[in-house]
Amino acid sequence: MATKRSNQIEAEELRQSTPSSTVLQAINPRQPIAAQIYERLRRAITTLSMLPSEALSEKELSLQLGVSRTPVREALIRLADEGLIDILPQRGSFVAPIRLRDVEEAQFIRESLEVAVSRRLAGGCSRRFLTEIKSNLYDQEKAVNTEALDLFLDLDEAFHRSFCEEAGLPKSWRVIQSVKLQMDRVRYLSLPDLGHLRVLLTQHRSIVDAIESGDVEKAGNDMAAHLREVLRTARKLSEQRRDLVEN
Amino acid sequence: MATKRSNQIEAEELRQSTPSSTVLQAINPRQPIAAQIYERLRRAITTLSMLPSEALSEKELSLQLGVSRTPVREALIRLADEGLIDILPQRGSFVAPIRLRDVEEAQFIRESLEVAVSRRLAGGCSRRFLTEIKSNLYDQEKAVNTEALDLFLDLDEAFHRSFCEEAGLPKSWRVIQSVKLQMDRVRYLSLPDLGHLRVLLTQHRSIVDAIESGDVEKAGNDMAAHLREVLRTARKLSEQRRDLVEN
DNA sequence: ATTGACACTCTACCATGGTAGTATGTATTT
DNA sequence: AAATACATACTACCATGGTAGAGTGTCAAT
Repeated sequence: MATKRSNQIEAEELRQSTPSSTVLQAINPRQPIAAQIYERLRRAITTLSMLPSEALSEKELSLQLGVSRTPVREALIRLADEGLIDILPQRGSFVAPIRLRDVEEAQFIRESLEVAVSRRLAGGCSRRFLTEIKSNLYDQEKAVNTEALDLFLDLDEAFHRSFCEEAGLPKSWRVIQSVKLQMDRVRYLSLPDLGHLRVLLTQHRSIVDAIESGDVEKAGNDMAAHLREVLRTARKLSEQRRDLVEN
Repeated sequence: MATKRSNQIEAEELRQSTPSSTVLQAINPRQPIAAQIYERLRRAITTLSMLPSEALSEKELSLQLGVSRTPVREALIRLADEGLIDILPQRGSFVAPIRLRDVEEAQFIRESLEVAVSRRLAGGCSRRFLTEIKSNLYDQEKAVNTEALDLFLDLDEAFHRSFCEEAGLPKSWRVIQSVKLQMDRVRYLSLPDLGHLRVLLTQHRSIVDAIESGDVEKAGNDMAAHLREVLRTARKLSEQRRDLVEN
């Protein structure tokens, strides 16, 4: 039976002979392999560096990454759970199309949860939270001004995550993050619009203001309006990019 | 290498020599094994036939069920994702305690989503749906009158699921079902209270009435009140049963 | 009696070989 | 030429063996 080492050497050779992609980078054998693979594939799919209907085979991925098929398989199962890939038994696994239906439902779930979270925070939150969230807003402005798109997206994610953290709702964030993936793919289709980013930043500020002033209704309404922005662009894109967006 | 057949025979012998439990029943090798095991363990945990801190070992389960460790492992991973078990690497997997924190957050997520679903249905739903849901209510009444507890729980689940189906929100139901597991365990601690079931049935009727009359506010409020019932009993129980409920 | 090292046993994690089922291309029949 | 049976080449799924690390008990040293 081949050892881990020989397996890794094979993979090393393979890596040199094939064109590299974001997925193909050294795996750290010290920490859980399945989680690393999941993370990497998730990123590749949400950033559209892997496109819908592209095939992901257990065997090929395990060879390319220099690991066995077991952790690859576990990563694929998680991705399928989150609707990012479709596993067809005995046929293959494929990146799922961007289904307008799924994006709409993701938006529904996110809105339901984040509106409730915002209302809760408007009902009471810590000084510390308000300080930190304003610091984040400041960073967002810098990112917009320097046109640092990826940075803005990271700050946006941190913005929404910190809401759940402050409210003491970690599982809610996990749900949001999971359905958010469907919306992220749409974002990457339409990203380089700087004016759009300014709109988002304004909305973020409006939400924070409402929370700070304790206006429960406004906090919820502003968050709802904010989250509907993404859906609007998704609907627009579904007309233009029928090659990538389904329904 | 041992074949599937010899493995199954070993398990057959083992099954005769050990005390049976709800988990130990013949696996159907025709359909996905991992899913069957997940379903079975999930049921055992939510119905409290497996209690918190009880150990689940890949090896032991695979022997008892007559399958290999791989599908067992996959089932355990899913259960851990849903917070029903804790996997401690290189130490073991154990049924998670009923954490009041988790129950409260499950309630929060469920309320956020189901209130939004109810409001949407109150804004418009099909005649067919109203007919079916009333038929379900009638069956619920029969179940209460005959004190058929398990039947009532099944009808209750169908009641809530049909809301999501009518609204065209299948993923939302998956999320609800997933967090609902935490609340179901609490229910099984306190179930045999017939009066409580009558309260739930009345609440169900009130929600349906609000939806039928198109009263969006009332539909949402009634659903929220309904879902808070379970949490109330959970809080009560957490005082009495410190052996099973944490926090 | 207390503490330390160390062997032993247990676990989940990963590697890898085997199996059944699906799709596809290729002969063979009509 | 069109349709059908069939071989072939895939796939995901499952079985099983190996490995590193965490817990525990024992025995030696202090």
